[in-house]
Amino acid sequence: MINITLPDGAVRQYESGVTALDIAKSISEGLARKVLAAQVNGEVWDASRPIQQDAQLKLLTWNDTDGQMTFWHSSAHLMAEAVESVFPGVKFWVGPALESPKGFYYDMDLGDRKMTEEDLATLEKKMHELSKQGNAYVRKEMPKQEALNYFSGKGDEYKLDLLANLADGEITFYSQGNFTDLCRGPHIPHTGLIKAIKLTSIAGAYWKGDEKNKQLTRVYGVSFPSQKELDEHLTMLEEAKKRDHRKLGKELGIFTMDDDVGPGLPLWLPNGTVIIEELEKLAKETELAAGYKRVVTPHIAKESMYLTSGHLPYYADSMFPAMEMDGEKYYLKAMNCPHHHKIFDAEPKSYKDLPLRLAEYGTCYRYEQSGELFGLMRVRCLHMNDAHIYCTKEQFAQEFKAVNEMYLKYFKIFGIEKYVMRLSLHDPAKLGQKYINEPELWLETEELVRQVLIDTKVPFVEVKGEGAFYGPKIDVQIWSAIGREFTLATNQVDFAQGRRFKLSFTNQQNQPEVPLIIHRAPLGTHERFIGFLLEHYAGRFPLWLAPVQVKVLPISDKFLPYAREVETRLKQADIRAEVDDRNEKIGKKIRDTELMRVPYMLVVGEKEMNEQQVAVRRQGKGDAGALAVDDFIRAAVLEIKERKSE
RNA sequence: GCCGUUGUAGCUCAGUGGUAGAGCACUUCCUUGGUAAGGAAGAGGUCUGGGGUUCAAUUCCCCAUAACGGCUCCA
Repeated sequence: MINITLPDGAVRQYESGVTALDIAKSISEGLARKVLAAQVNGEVWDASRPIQQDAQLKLLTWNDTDGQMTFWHSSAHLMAEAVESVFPGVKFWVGPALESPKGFYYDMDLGDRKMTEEDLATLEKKMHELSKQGNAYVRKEMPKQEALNYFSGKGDEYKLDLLANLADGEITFYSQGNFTDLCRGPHIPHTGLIKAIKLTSIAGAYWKGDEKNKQLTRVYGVSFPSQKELDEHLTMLEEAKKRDHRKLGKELGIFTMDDDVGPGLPLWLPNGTVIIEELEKLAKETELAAGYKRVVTPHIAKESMYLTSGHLPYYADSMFPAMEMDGEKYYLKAMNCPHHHKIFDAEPKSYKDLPLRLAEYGTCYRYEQSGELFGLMRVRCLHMNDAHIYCTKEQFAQEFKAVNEMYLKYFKIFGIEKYVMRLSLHDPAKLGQKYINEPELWLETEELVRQVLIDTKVPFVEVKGEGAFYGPKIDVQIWSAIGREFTLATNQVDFAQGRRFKLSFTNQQNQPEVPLIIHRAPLGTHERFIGFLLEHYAGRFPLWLAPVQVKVLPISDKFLPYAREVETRLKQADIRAEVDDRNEKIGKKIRDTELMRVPYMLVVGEKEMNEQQVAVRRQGKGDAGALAVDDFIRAAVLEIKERKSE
């Protein structure tokens, strides 16, 4: 007999070799039907795998992330079985479960054949058939040699490649129905649990994620224990689509793209420009208070400067090609730093001038590959909340900390609660190619940054091979309301460019010394940040950011003069106000204004005119009662000034 | 850049081998209406661009281009 400890601390005795499924059955049949997998001593196992010794056991169902992941992984196998029956001879690579977006995929080599959208329906049908058979997922351990023989017999170079990295004794196979695959597992008990299936898309994916390799066919899907859950999932996806910044950006008149202007080059419409200007106002206030100085620089520069900076050759792939002028090559700037360095260098500097903080909302142009462009999130023309801090080694920690604090201040204003700072390091294997070849400086600076992060108690993770070409950086990862993750901003340490530009200041010992440089852009770029905000607020911007803050809605034309009078008073208080002077009924005016997400609607009719009042309506919240015009203005002005998020 | 899908009115989308349709938006008129769509009439399209097949192409084929879903790459 062995002792099984359940999560509530209860200890039960079973015969050795008992399975999690048996244990579930001994508790209740209903539970047994729901069990997908089991956590045995912290490790996720098949629910049907025999347990030989005393163990801590947690039964995993759909309510557990690991249960869902197991479910989707098994669904990938089920899909593979269906694919094999429709495309005999197909070779499979890997088929993992995905947490975000939910579901699974399987990468496969179809040879000369092509899979189309119509095939997905066929495959779904096949999967349902196989699911109804309720075939068990059967685990089998296999010696390496036997596995090698099996796959070389099949001529399956993909699985042989996987086997090459596995040691004898850790090789397992899983079978269900007519399908057998090399797989670590675990799997759910049987295919019958997979009741609702949706194959979502076909895409190309490079083998092992390397663009030099062959492109495999990847099929994405998602599955659930019941149709109801699938429907809910699909509804959620529909909701997410409504918050997509590309859709909202069009509906709210924020930005547009035009084929004649070019891909990745957004045109900012009047409404979007208001938001840009409010963000810049915030940045200017914040930066001036933090001792920054503002500068303005040209959008282009000569080749020689980018040779000095190292952008050429390290960053050449991301720059627009050169323009020839008077026998010189000029480049559009992809970053503002070189220009700022030249400003630092314009006059001799003493340690008394440091730290020097130069800020600019700089316009940069980057040649992003066509397939990478994505709404406002990835563009070719961007406006960066950029600044460079030139400081001594002694000042570095304090300056770096102050930058982190600025991030936190912004996060608070915008209500950004979920974020991670990612310390991005160099990859020693790519020194001299992707990274400036200064191995010791890399290590030294990386340690410096790590230490500051630890000291300032900011939560962070480390990633190799993500650094800038001139130094380590901290990428700030955030998640939009619809679950899209992206890098909002970076905060970089630069030990290379100071020397490359021969920047120096005179230290207290009257000796020249190279300053350390911090690159920082807490608000990232207007493009990405406003794209984020659109999704974050679902287009319902807080009052201070709203393109139109107040819309005055006269009940009928008779009250237009009074509406104009209210508008004038609002504008005198620097409130962005408009009158809806269309010949429409009040219900229509309210509907259209609601859809444009204007924060306040002021309905004015006979009663309001006589009382010098406005009937206030808050977007999304309905009628809020009448107020004297002055009282409304006072409250609105305060809400704007404090940049309240409601 | 690579794989796949798509491109029809300002927007969202039907549709057809015989040179096009709806709803919303727009214009004009009627209506002056109290918290999410009042009514009528009208105007609006080189069916993404180029080439091919055909008596005839928006429709079929090829190329280009852009967007979208991924891969790779990045703020």
